[in-house]
Amino acid sequence: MKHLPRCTIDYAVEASRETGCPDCLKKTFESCDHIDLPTALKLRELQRQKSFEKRAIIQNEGDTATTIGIVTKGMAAVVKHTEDGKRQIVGFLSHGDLFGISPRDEYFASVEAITHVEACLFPKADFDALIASHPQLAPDLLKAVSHELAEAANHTVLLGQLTSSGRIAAYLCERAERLRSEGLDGKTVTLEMTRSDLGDYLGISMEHVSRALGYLTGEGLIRIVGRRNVEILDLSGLQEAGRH
Amino acid sequence: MKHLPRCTIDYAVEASRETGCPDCLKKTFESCDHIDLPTALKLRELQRQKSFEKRAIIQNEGDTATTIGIVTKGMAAVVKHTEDGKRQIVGFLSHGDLFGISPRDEYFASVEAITHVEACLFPKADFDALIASHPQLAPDLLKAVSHELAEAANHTVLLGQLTSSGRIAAYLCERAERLRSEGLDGKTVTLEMTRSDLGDYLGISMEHVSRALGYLTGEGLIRIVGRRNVEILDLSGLQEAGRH
DNA sequence: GAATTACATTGATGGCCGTCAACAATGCGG
DNA sequence: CCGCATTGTTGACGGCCATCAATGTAATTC
Repeated sequence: MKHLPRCTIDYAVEASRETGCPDCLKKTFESCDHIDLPTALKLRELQRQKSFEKRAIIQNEGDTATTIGIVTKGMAAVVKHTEDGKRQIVGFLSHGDLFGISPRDEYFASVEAITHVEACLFPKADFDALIASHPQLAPDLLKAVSHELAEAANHTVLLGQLTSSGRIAAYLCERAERLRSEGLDGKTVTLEMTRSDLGDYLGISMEHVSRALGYLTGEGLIRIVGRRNVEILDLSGLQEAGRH
Repeated sequence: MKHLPRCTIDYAVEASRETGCPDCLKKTFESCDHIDLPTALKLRELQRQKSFEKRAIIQNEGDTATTIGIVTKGMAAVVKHTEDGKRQIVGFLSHGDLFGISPRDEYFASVEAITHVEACLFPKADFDALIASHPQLAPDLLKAVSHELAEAANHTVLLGQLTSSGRIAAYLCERAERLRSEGLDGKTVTLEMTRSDLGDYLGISMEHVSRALGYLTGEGLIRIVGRRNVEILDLSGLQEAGRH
């Protein structure tokens, strides 16, 4: 009985083989199923599944943009560094998220593995050719990129207007929301990244991440379980906290 | 002799009429010139040039996304409000900038006129149809959106890592850079927005915008000319200041 | 399992910035 | 040209957060 979910997954893989759309594109491109078989086969040939260990640099800001990638497992971070060494995490990437899209011929940010990461890589030229030859994919791609834009706008509000505990609260709510949208209950959020990573994402120091988590715990809104897990005790209270 | 540039512009307009691409799309879509004449005529029919007075709301966060627009004159701001009334300007829009792109069927942010604004509006459905029927436009659109993404990443670093005078300095440098890329010398930057707007963009209070400008003036890096203009006296010094 | 390393928490201090308040300057309408 | 409204500047004060430092705790290595 226990291996039933695995069977389901195998079946999904099989279905995907029939349409030809590579698995890693399925989540990002809904219309990928309608791709024609020759192109699909070529794509499968071009795609390179690659693993990155924790803290590995997947792409480097300023390097020539040659590769488009999709995260299939683990968590990565889009990172920028100031000239005096400070680090800002612009966003986190997880399953299905696209990276390497750039308006110019060089990456505008680095991508760093937060956990062990597996990603599916395509040469940018081939990826562009795919879009050109299959215009029905363009709306999906545009949707993915504009989704990142909307998330960036939310992040901007967080950085520009919220206090440190508000930022933590807002981040936890966002994570819980994402879990719920995936059908889980979202009572417990797992922090795959270190306090320092979280601080670099939220624009506060590592120490203040600790303090803010302590504050929210004291308010009875959350409970820290073994360092990496946060149990949400009072969601509406946490949402309220995420407005300051 | 003095009206020679104007003649050049008139000539460009004429050329545009020949290809059929509406003027307001030209800056954002380089490949618009290769559009076919019937579609171009339909587009010209659909496009609506509209004026907005200072402080007018052009689009409202949460409203159904029915319109895609391009700013043709003046300056607008992409704005989000927190539930307790705080205001964050996510970005400024000026000539050629696209707005109204959204991953869902509602706008994820408002757009507000900072100065008198003229914009060219298209019904979203028609705009989407244009992209679908003319796949060669998709790369341009993608480039425009990913450019906004790269700018958002820079803004994130600014908000997350820089001190208040650093943010002002970085903003001034960015504006000067844009002027230089347009062929001007970029010695003087005009601030079309109020101090309060600038504060809401940079994540600092209006008062601190004043103080930071005063500080940079005291350092001999800039000179305030009549409230709305900033003359850059020491560009490399300002760039250095924009790192803290 | 001990030692080492990496990561997290807690405390003390100082600086930056938000807020409130008063005032100055500019622009607008009469 | 005057008065009013809007916008900008400056000062004082307090709170939040960065920084430095020390300690605690988990994870990894041997």
